[in-house]
Amino acid sequence: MLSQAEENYLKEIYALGEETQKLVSTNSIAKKMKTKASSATDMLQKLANKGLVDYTKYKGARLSKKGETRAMVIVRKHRLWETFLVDKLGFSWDEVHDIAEQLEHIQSKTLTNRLDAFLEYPSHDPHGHPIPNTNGKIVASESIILAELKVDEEGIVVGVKDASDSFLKYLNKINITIGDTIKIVEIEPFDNSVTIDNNTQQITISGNVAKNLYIKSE
Amino acid sequence: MLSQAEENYLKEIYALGEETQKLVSTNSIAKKMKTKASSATDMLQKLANKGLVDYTKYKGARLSKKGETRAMVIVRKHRLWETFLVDKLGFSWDEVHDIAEQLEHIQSKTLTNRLDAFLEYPSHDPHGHPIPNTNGKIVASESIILAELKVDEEGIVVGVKDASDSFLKYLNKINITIGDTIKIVEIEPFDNSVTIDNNTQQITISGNVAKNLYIKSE
DNA sequence: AAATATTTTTAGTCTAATCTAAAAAATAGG
DNA sequence: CCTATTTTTTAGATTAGACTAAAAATATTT
Repeated sequence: MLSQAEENYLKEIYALGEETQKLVSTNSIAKKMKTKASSATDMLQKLANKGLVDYTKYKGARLSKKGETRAMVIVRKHRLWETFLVDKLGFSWDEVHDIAEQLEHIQSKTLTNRLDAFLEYPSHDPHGHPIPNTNGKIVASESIILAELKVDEEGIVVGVKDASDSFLKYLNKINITIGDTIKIVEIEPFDNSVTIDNNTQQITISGNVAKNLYIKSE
Repeated sequence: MLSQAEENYLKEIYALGEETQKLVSTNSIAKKMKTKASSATDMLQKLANKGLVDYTKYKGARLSKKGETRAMVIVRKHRLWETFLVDKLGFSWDEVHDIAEQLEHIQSKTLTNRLDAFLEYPSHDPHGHPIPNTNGKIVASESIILAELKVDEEGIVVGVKDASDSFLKYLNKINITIGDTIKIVEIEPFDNSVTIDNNTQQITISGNVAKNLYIKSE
């Protein structure tokens, strides 16, 4: 059985590797874990010994097959619990992360699967992130980012790429949430900011924000 | 914040002190925690330094006011989660203890209270144990033990004193569960075994079993 | 009450996960 | 391409929680 620390490292290595598919650096892991590079090195060596990561000194690490399986279980649990907190207990999507960070370490396969059933097998968590199935597989999603839409095109907000507290709070403030239908009114070539219409209002968001919103075409 | 180990000790000291109201011995704590007496001593000293237990060398320990408050929060969480697991996820009462042992350490007052609301403020967990309220108070229960009933008296099973796995499995086997109405048919003076009738069957249980069943008069 | 047995504490070790400081390797700039 | 900077690793220390072995206190027997 893995310790919570080991599980957290696996999860972060997964998250960092997801984007680039490349080796993850010791420093980037240390930063994510809010610890020192030396501590990250120690942990990488331990995880490598257990066969959970492929690690080359001074080069970086990536999850092994075995490590990825473990990571996906944790991601699955995290996202199921977030769904539970929002759908059943009435939390809002910007309140659930820290609690799910704790709940994701509860050990019980039966519990995870019964929770999944209780939630009626959700495919995405409250942030629009896909929930891996029992086998740790993520069903491919056909979403794109808002920044890829052109003027007059429409889509439905299905998720956020950046689920940080500050970003979610910002979305709450400007009244954008999952399920909103959004139409592109104007794109400012100078800074890539986008003016959108979500039926109730017309607002301008920065290019950066547009890159962090997942959209599905209607 | 307390570590999980500290929380577990507090909970066990509470459980051991509940019965007798007296000082709890180092050895009995060690046994409950499945550790060595020396480890228990270490922890008692630490908890005493934090003002969570009153501890006298070679004498034993009891929870301080502060320690009891903390213990009750943990007991409350444990029993709420057990209720969730049985009522919402369909576990049976003999399957939930180990999972609740993990869930009881999740830190979030809001979560605990929302869970309580979601479960519609249950007064007792699936084993019939009372659930402390937000202030850590247990609402007095008027139940007695089955062994105190006389021949021909009736009552409803409302809980078990011993919630051990083996006892719960035994009750399942002989088809006794919470809510059953039970009538005393005969008491054998020789060994205090009791023959009972729960409408569907007549069975004989040992005096020890009779001492571990809580009964409410109709 | 002395001798024996049991319980509890102390002293010293161990492991996991962290840290600081210093050494080693990799990268970047002139 | 060689020096400066950054990144990464190693070495050694620390803390929480557990352990063993031995010492100290308490309980039990005779």
